[in-house]
Amino acid sequence: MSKQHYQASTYKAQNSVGYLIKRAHSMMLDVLEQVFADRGFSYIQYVILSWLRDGIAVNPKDICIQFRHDSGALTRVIDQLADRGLLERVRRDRDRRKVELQLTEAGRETVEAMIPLVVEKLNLALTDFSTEEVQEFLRLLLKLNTRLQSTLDSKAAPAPAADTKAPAGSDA
Amino acid sequence: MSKQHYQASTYKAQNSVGYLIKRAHSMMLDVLEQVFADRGFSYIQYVILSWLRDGIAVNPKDICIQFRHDSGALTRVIDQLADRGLLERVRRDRDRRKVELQLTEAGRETVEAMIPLVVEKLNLALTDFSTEEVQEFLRLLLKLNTRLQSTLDSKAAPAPAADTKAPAGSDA
DNA sequence: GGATAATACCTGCCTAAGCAGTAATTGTTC
DNA sequence: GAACAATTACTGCTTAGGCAGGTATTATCC
Repeated sequence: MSKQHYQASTYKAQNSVGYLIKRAHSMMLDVLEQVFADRGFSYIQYVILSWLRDGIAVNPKDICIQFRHDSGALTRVIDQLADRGLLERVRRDRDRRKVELQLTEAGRETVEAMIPLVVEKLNLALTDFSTEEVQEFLRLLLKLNTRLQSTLDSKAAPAPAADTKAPAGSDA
Repeated sequence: MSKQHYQASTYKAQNSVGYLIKRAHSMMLDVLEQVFADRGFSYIQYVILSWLRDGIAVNPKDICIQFRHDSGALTRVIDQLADRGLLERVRRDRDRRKVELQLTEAGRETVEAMIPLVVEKLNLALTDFSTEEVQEFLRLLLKLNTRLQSTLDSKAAPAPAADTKAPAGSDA
């Protein structure tokens, strides 16, 4: 049973979290892409490189899931980065379906050079924020994401064939 | 001079506001599109209809700016909605360049029917949030958006040829 | 008031994401 | 261990957004 933060009778599109986040996302992208465009990179390309740097992701699959990017599209982006000599595909014997991505030296240098610029943009976006506000903002974003993730996971699940009838009202 | 919320030396991609917002946006879209898909609508189509309902936007231009959607792409989406008889283009004599969009009766009914479902999804996403958390979250999102908007506006400006170098502080 | 700039919308083209289907490898079950 | 299912990555096709240019209308400036 979800709280009635919004009500159909008083709902206005401009106050929707959905809208506010969409707008934030769009503008944040514009701001960050100023950093990448000059160097001939897109946001997704930077993300891949920086995630490899941080060791967050190693396989294309990881990036697909965490960044919610299309698998097919990702293959092509990885191709581009590989063509430019910024990373390499390695197939491990352990599980030969998986591809392990490794930054080359050039790739590492490229990311490292961009990170300070990205950090600068992020700080610029948060200029007016106090330390506490940033903390709280990140906490709430994470909370929302966790919730959304579990919502989507349960939707994707193979339907709860059990007696608890898939309720039309209270969506699973 | 922006605060150093992030530092290049300790920056990790997974803590970036940019990433968290991108992810939130992506998942929120997935959740909402479950509502629209069945009825043959996309998010942008719903947005147009709901904004016309609320009177937020009247001209395509308004929607372009507020929703940060491409002008060319928007024309085609409006075409689709017009073809389906959900809205009409009206040219006013006052300024014959502008197009005024008007919901038809069918259009209004369509939006009204979808709004409760959207509201439900939004509430679901915010289930774990207290009223205060939602308030704070919306406030922070708005604050970020305002800041990003002014950053982009000043970047887009024709370069401050004058001595007073583009005032980063006071946004337009 | 006539030339020039600016605005609003539309059109064509290109790129990239979304989707479905395929191949190769691994896991599972009897 | 052989058949079947699941996983991982890739490929082709479609669709829609981003971008540049075009047209009609209005605003500006001398």
